[in-house]
Amino acid sequence: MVKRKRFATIKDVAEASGFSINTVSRALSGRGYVKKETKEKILKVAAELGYTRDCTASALRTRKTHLIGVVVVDNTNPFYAEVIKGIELEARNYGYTILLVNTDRSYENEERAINTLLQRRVDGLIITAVQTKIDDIIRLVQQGIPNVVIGARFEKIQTNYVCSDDERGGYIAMKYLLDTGHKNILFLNAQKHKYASRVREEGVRRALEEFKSEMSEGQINLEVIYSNEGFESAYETFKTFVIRKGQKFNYDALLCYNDIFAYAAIKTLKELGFKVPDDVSVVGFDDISFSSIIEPPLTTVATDKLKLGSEAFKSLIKNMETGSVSQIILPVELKLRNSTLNRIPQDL
Amino acid sequence: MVKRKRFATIKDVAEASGFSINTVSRALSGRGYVKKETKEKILKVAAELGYTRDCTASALRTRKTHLIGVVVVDNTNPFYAEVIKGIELEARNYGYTILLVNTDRSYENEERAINTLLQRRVDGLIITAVQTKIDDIIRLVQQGIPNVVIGARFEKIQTNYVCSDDERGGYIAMKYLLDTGHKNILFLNAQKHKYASRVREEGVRRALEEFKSEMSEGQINLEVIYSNEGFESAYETFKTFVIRKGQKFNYDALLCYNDIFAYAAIKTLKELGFKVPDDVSVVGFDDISFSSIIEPPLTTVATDKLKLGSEAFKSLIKNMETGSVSQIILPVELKLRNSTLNRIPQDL
DNA sequence: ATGAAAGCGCTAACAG
DNA sequence: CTGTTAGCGCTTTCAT
Repeated sequence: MVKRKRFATIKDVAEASGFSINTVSRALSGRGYVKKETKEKILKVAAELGYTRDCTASALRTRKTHLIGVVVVDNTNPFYAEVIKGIELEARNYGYTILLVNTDRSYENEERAINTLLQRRVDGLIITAVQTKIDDIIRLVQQGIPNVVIGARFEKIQTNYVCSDDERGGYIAMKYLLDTGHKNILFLNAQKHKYASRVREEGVRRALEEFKSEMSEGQINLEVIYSNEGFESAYETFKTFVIRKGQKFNYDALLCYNDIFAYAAIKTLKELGFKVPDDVSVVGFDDISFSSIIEPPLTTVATDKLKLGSEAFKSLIKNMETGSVSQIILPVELKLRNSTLNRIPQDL
Repeated sequence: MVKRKRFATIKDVAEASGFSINTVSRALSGRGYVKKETKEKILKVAAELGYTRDCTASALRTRKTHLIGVVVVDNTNPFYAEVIKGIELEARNYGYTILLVNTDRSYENEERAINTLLQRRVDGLIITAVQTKIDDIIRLVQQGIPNVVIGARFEKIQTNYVCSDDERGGYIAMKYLLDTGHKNILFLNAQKHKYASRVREEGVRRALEEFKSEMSEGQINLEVIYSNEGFESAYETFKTFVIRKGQKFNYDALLCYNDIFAYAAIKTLKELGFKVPDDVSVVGFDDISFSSIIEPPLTTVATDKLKLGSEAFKSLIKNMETGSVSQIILPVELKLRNSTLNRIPQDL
């Protein structure tokens, strides 16, 4: 066993420089009065000894670790990956470091993760909840542990949250499809227990009602099916649905819960001989980075994922410092690309 | 400012249960002898008080934080994202938590990241180095801080590393192209200072030499161009190259440094009217998850990224425990999909 | 402007 | 099997 030579301590610096432990502490931390020359000398000695401050010790004393816990479903999911990046960057700017834990969509893992992070005395937590059971988050709030939830809001409890404007996202996506002449629309949504799923559907239905009320004649159809998350699930669900429909699959547009769902659907459609967008227009949600690269480039409701992360961090800091609770809803924007088609006859 | 009520300490548990601090410590940590009933009682009281062990305190005492630092270029890159996932999962199994820091390819950030993590007294570090300057890693080794480098090995210094068999990867990709009748091959590589870039090219050239020596007649062409990393850079570099070549762009195969480069190249090719794989076969490297989804599905040299991560963690643990240094090279495998074509005339 | 001393919560010797 | 004591490295009064 290679023994790593212990780091020099503040005490070593004190002895080597001839000053007291306390003076050294002040010189190094920048808090309190130290004569300029003394400070310089101390810094010099510290550098020579390769002094590296011990955060565990100061954390014990000050009760601030400058650590924040980030709990996500899966850091590999491009959406979460970007959110994490946003959090990490902002945290780094503020002198915080992030502890990352994946839950793989398991509530038990989420609970365990939060527990571990509390034992590590993180100053706060940012969570993208699994969202079926939220007892763990409720407990967190009761304990007064600063936390921010990303992508969901709960009715039962008042929490800090940051999410994108899902209702509006659903609305603009649907409105666009209607405005471009689509009549028979299928919504491949995520399971209803997800907050974003419910809210996006609300937006979709609002657009439909609005359009219908302004419509003089004709008929619009909307059907909604629900899938578990992940590419594989969406692929299976959708493929099964299309095959079961057989000849009766006559939708001219497919609205998807997110881009991953859209990829899965496009793959299915191609396999079954449908052309996108000629036969079916496809709209996604999130605008993850591959959506502009795939073929055809995906029309999608874009959310600013980096900002979701950085805003979550800032909200957390504010909550830690002032105890204020904030609800932040970020705007969404429809990116028009080539997976959709204007079906209104143009008479040019 | 909401004050969060302090966590109960071991001392609180001691007082409430009537045992000494030490006995409580042993009961809770499981180390040392405690009578069964005492232990049960202590655990019960601890639970009632909502006791949550303070890792910062025990870390200070034991000099083990059970924290490991993970330094990556960009957690958003699907390759690193999977590696991180592998590390995190394995770490979690071993009772470790990961501190994640991005460097955005900046050496200064990398240095700063390592420093921050050392201050936080991580038990070890896993690094995917920026790889131009490695002074920071050399220093780490000199200081005897356990660390593992992923994806590169350095000549100057003996480190723990885990990487995929890049030489063989280059070799099998090139061999496959040659065996399927490609004559005019372009290699879109990353800059030479990257370890993987150099080694993959070595493999490519070895396959070429081997093929040439067995060839009776005819001519094979290989040209290599170099691009900075990232989709945008690769896209620019490649597009510029193709346009400059103009009519003389007559390659029948394109070998790419990684899948991202391949996506960029495919996008360019499509835009300029080339058909993949009819006009040009394209091979990638890494097999990131989208490569099976995009159109056409990408033929690529697959590496096990999760395993890269989990092996890195296990190597780190071993290094921490025994001081042993290990070099691990993981196998690669060519995934044949539809971005390549067999150009040998078949006489069936 | 600097120093002495106490203590954060826990663990590790050592006694009993 | 259990208790006493010291101390990890740092910050924070409170003196000087």
